[in-house]
Amino acid sequence: MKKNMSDPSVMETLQQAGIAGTPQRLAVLKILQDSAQPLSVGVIREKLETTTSINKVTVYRIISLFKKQGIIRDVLSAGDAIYFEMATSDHPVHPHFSCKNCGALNCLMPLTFSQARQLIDSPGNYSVDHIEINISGLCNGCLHATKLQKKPAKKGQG
Amino acid sequence: MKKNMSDPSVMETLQQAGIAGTPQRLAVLKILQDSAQPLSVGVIREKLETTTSINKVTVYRIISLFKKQGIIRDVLSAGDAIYFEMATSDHPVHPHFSCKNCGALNCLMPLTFSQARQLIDSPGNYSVDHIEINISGLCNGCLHATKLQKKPAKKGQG
DNA sequence: TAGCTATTGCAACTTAGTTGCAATTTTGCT
DNA sequence: AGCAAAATTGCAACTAAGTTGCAATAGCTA
Repeated sequence: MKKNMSDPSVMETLQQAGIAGTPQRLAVLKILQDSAQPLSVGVIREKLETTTSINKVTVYRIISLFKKQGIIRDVLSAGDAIYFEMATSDHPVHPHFSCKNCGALNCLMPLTFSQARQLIDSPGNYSVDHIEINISGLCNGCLHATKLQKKPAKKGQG
Repeated sequence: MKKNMSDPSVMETLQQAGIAGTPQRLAVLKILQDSAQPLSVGVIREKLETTTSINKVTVYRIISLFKKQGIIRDVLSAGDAIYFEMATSDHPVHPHFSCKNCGALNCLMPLTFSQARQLIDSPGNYSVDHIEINISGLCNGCLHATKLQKKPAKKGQG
């Protein structure tokens, strides 16, 4: 791969985050930026194959770099894969809707808790049967640890 | 395995759900019932190994049966595995806290959306940097489909 | 152009979860 | 009790997500 004459806004996003704009990074970022829904690595790779062929490992490394730099964020899923979406200022944190039948994961408008409750009782476009709230950050143990290093992660034990 | 002289309340839960109380099911349900946090299949299997040895496949099948019967529900995770908790009346839906460092997944008290917002700004036991809301059910397409059958699930495409 | 650093690709691996089928247990009937 | 049918479990083999170590390549600087 030689040239990278791509979307200037995509290039700017990378430069602002202080990371080099390689063709692979530009391609992955463009896919995420053009998507209305959060995407899994699998779907990103499918979309890449039609244009550029990038190794699986490289995609994972690009994704984790973007996450570290705060360009993208991950969205909780039903467990099959991790989904990612843009974390830029024009795309603030918002609720998501996941379909229990087809697995589609859609972005919803920001809503208050009472609005969310109403959604359960009077559905419109969606048939809602479950609202889930997950708050993340650092737990008490990790917060007060002298050095913050990843524990072996025996999950569900905290 | 021959006898199953176990926790009577665990047996009752199974009978109320209309499913047979085999030793394996009783063992798995007891672990979930005794846990203060949602558990992954991996952790459940670890806990089983100290008492009963049950095949991996059997554990997955028991879990999916419990889910289908509404005895347990799954909790969104950061993507590495699916977590499960009791869905009985004494354990209603509530928010969860997941630690980005050690991966611990804890149950939180039910809270309003404004209380959740406060958590972001003034942390106590937790350092909160992200609140995620996921609403699940059936999307528009699946809701109005004549027959409700699982699509190939190209996720993030709905 | 030489040499260093950052990035990518490749192969091999780990782990979660699934599938098909055989073995076993349980249940219902006589 | 005795036996057949149905339900449940175990086993082996597989798929797919995600990771790791290392070699190859691209890009920059002197």
